[in-house]
Amino acid sequence: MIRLKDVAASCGVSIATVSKALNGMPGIGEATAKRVWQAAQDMGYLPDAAARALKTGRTLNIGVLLFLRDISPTAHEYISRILSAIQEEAERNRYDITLISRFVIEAMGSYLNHCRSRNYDGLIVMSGTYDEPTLMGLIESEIPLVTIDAYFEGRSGVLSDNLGGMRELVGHILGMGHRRIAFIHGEKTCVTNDRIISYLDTMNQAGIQAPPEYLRPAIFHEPQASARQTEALLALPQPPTCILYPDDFSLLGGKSILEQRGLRVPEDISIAGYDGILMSQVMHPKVCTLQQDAVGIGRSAMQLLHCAIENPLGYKPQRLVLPGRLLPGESVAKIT
Amino acid sequence: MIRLKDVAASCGVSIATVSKALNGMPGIGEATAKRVWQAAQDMGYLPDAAARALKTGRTLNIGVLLFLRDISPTAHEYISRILSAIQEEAERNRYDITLISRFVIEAMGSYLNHCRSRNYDGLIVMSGTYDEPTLMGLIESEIPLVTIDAYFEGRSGVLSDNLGGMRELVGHILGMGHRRIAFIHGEKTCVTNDRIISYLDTMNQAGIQAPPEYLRPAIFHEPQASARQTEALLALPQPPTCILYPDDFSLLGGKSILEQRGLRVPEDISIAGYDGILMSQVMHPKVCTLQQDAVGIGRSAMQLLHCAIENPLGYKPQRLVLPGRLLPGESVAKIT
DNA sequence: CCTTACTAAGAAATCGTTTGCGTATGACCA
DNA sequence: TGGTCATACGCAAACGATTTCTTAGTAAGG
Repeated sequence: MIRLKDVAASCGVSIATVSKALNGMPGIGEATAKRVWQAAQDMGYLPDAAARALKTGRTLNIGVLLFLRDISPTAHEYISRILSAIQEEAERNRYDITLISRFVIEAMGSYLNHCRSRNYDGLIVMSGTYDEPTLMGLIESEIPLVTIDAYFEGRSGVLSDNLGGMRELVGHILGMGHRRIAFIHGEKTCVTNDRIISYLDTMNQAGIQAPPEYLRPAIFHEPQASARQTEALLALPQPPTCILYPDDFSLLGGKSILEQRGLRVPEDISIAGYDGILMSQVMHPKVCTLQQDAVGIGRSAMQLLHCAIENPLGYKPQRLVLPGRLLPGESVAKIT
Repeated sequence: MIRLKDVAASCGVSIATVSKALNGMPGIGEATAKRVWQAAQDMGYLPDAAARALKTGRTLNIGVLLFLRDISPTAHEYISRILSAIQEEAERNRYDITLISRFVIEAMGSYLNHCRSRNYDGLIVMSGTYDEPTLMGLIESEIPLVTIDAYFEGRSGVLSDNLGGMRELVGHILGMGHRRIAFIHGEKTCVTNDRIISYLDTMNQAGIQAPPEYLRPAIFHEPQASARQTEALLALPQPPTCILYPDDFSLLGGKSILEQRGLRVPEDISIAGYDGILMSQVMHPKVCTLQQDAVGIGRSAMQLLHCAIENPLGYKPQRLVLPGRLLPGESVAKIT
């Protein structure tokens, strides 16, 4: 491995000079700088990240903590897209991304310890639940940090606009003439809370009091739960004409039940999802859904984090709420 | 931040002693060791990863290179599951995982440079294509490395058994009485090659010469391409009774076409996918597919890599081929 | 009582960079 | 020609850990 000293020797200058030249610091003659650059290039010099991190205190590494109920958080397309966006934006600023998972708890005792030990320049946290004490330790730490789909006082957060999204989605369905709209929702997280509030609110605004049995708990990304609730809804004396699901994937569970019952979508019953994952627009009929701006969310999170790192003083935590986009699809019928 | 010297001062011993005690090296009295441990615990000492890496030459960090045509490789459930398995297994051995993406090319000139600079202890590489010269640079480097779904002489590789999987899948469909089985396949990669060979071979073994127009090129994870080929197949004078797709997701594109034509699956036409992603078993009808052992693949890859790292000498590259599992589903009808 | 052997602990070198500070070189002006 | 001042570069001290070598202290053995 070629080191600074090798380049220095080859150029007949000191290590310090090489370092300064390569880093574009002032006080190095133009001719020397050029010579050093050339030599470094020719010899294939690459700075040692560890040594640099040790000296400068910056690792150019940011930790991404995905904490979900599942084994595999990135199996959720929404999350996976956010992750990709984070990564792309990170690399634009020469950061690397290290995935942190729940398992580090055992090894290091806590995320915080792990992060401190690894000395990440910053952290992006996305979790379904925030009741883990070890997670809150992170949030309250001094490490630059941005949360996704969650907001904590004094920390930056990037959120999908669930209030607005749900309003748009329900509004569209109301506009199609539906009155009996049921909502099968996910676990009680802040995301779900917003959606429920917005669902009830939008219904109310249209002069409709949604009956309590139309609001049913299920689980994100778990089609079985949605399937069961779909059955329950169908068994009601007054079944809904349209069912909202926690997400596009869960919708599949419900749709499967409907098809088994011989109900056609959307002729006999309408359905709508949430997320706008690829699949939803490939299926037949195309799913009516609200596409979340995963790329925007990931990118913004990384940008905020970058600012926080670059400019530790004078950085003001922000709360960013990104709107989604309605994909009307074909799964909601017009009722006359 | 608490450093070794702080712990040392607090215990009234030297830095060296603390280091040895915490690392469990011989030559430290039991009483001293216990005292040091306690102090380190109390003070919240955490070793500095950079300093340790600099000194020991090991980073406890492994790079995972996902190189796909898409923007977001982890949007593929298969890949995302492999990634999770890698991560889990990595953390079991106290490794961290850094995602490397295509963008580092621009920044560092090549993966290899980036990896050398970051000093990863090892690398796991998964790519659709291996014709990138910069990728081959990695493969031919001296860094411990395991490839997934690809094999290179002298390097360890973990592969899904596409030959066996396709044989099982086609065999099952033949067993259901089908004779006219078409195969829409993905881009020409080694994966696709194996599947085509196995498809033709299994058909031949059953005494069937698949007509060339039954073998049609499409693209992995791109439903549109499969949709177009499905239309082409339906337009044939002798359309197939069963269509195989490159993967479960692409199958959606084909299925959508069939449904638009009013063809029922499996009553009017049978279809089968590949991968065995969650969705395939939630849909109605459940997709007949071959589930790849993503978890096994990821885990094995990491285990092999761990061996290669721990034991640089005396390590013999291996080629591991993991079988999948047939999920019969309901999308292939019995023909009598 | 002296030698030998062994254990526990410390001193110091080292990993590869960055960076503040000191110094030599030459230019420039009087 | 001597003095002043930029300018360009080198010296050496960090950063925080690991590890080899050395030394002090103690116990055993003759």
